[in-house]
Amino acid sequence: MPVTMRDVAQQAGVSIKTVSRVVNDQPELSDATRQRVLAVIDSLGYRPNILARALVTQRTQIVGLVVVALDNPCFIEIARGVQAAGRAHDYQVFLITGDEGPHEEQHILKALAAYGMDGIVIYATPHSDRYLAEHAGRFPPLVVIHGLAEHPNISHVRADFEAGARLAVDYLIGRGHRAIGMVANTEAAPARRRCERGYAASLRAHGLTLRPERIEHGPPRIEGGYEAARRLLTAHGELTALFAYNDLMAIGALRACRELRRRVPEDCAIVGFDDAPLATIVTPNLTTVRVDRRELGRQAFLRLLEKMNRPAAVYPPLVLPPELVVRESA
Amino acid sequence: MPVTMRDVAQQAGVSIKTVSRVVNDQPELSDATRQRVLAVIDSLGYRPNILARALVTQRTQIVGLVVVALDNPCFIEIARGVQAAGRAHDYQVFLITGDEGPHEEQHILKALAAYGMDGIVIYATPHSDRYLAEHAGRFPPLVVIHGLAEHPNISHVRADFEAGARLAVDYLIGRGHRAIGMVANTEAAPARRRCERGYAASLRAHGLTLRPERIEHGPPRIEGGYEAARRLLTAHGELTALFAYNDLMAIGALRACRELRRRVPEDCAIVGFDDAPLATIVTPNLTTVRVDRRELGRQAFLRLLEKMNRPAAVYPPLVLPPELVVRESA
DNA sequence: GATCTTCTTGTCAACGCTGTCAGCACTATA
DNA sequence: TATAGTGCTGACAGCGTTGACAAGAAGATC
Repeated sequence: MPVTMRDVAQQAGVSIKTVSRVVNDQPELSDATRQRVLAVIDSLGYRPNILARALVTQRTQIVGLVVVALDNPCFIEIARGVQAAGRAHDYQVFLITGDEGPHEEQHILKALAAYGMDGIVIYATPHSDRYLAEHAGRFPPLVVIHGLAEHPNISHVRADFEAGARLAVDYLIGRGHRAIGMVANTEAAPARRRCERGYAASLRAHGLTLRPERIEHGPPRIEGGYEAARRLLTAHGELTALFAYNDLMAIGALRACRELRRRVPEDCAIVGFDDAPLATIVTPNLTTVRVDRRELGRQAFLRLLEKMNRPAAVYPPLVLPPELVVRESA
Repeated sequence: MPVTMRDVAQQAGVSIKTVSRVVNDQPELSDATRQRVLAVIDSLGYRPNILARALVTQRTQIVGLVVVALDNPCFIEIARGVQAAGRAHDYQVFLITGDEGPHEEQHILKALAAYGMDGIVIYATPHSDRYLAEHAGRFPPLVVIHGLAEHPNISHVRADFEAGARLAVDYLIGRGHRAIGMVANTEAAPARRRCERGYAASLRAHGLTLRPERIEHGPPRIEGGYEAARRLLTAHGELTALFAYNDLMAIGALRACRELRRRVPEDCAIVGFDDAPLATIVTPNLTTVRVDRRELGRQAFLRLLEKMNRPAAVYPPLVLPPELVVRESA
């Protein structure tokens, strides 16, 4: 039994439509009635039923933000960025998580469509990429972060992983390192290729030859980084620096160095990627590549906003430049 | 121009109501028409408009989960628990974050009410506690996690901080420690009091006297823990163990010990609280108190579900027991 | 054959809100 | 005085769905 417009109208002695006008700040209204209605709204504690409004206007002013694997702390800043930008434009942003296997994304997306979301921002996974490439047409406008799927209904926003990797390796080379290994990611991820390309490009640009055996793969977590770094350092004693796919792997590499009694950064410099919160907690603090994640989220929302206003338009991917954060590990 | 029931009805040559019956799995229907309608639904890709349904049934099957400070990694498991339980009961759980000052919660809650959420789970903050104690009546059923606000419309779910603190200190005493300091939280938080009470209770239970000067406060983050531990250890050389308000503060204490050349756990044992993901990343690994956060989330949802079904009922707070996780730091 | 059941389907009015359009009371213009 | 504007307000339909109820067909019972 929440208060409805009818209640307000009755109490104020006006028609429902007049209350609607007051609520929506429409101009064609005398100041007297406006004040009267506002007073009643206030005293009754009326709040418009957004669902009912959405039913007639066909817009919910809600966008969904889908992040299946919320445990990556990097997502949180992105989510913040999206939420803040959304709120600034009178949209409510609802975050949806999941964790139940490969079809999770499909269910979530379908549910969001059924709830009438005006748009969706989704952090890409291999599954979502595959699914959306085919079915994006069934959904409201989409912005995919760090994704690949091509579809006219999808706009892309991503960090420039390739440039970031180049930045990191350029820096190491600039510090005099010549034998630089890479702690790479085994798992299918859009960033994976780009990151390795950047590593290779930097070496090439400085006249160094790419030795494939200096790239070791592992799952993109601490353990994976540890194993890969251990393999690299024991097999290739000449390496004086490591570039890691992400900060977690870099932390694993840090651990491997400690275990092999290689001082960081003296014997082996390490550069990570992401500037995860952890980067400043471990010792030595991690030198890493940062992307402004909040900005990434903000841009994702803005892109979505454009797309929602002009669904037919197709926008080129938005690529955010990364930046090197020099700390102690290199 | 999404597909509506009307489209399906037309295509299948039945009335809208019949389609509705099919969609809602109502029994009074011949198998023949059911199959026919289902086929059309499938071929047209029809999905029911949940907003329209909500408008007439007065239930959205959505619950909101409000976590203003999402950066605490502990929340993520809680969120997972809520989402999973929600989905298992045909509810959609939307997560809402914020970060813009003290009135944020009010706005979020009001917005959720306007969107017609059937219920709300909120992770308490001092602001939300103060606000809800007065205005909970204006909202759909609420479950507050780790909160205090008393109101018939609120159910409480929380971890037993007092028991957890006692567990930690009991353990230290059991290991022979007699001079145990506490790295406590300055900030107003419901857990704060309870945690300190547990610390005191354990000492008392073992015949040790509580020395207030052995409790140092700081903000509940790494820096705060570092500062507080540093003060404690320099002023009270006799301390052989520290109990910290949470894992972040414990990590700060770890750092203080390293700086003061106190070996952990030999010279100074440390116990944290939360079993944050970080606890196994730092060295030495943190001995800490764990609460099953996923279960906490699950219970929060279940409580909400009961409350949504019987809004008049009042339930006692649900208190989850903690458990000690012994690792390296104590 | 008339009546009652049972099964299946449809009609109609809502839910709370907004858009369209009409209507009223004025004032300004010719 | 007639005409056209202008400013404000309300009637009404409809958004996509469900619930209450009615109605038609088919079979069962007397």
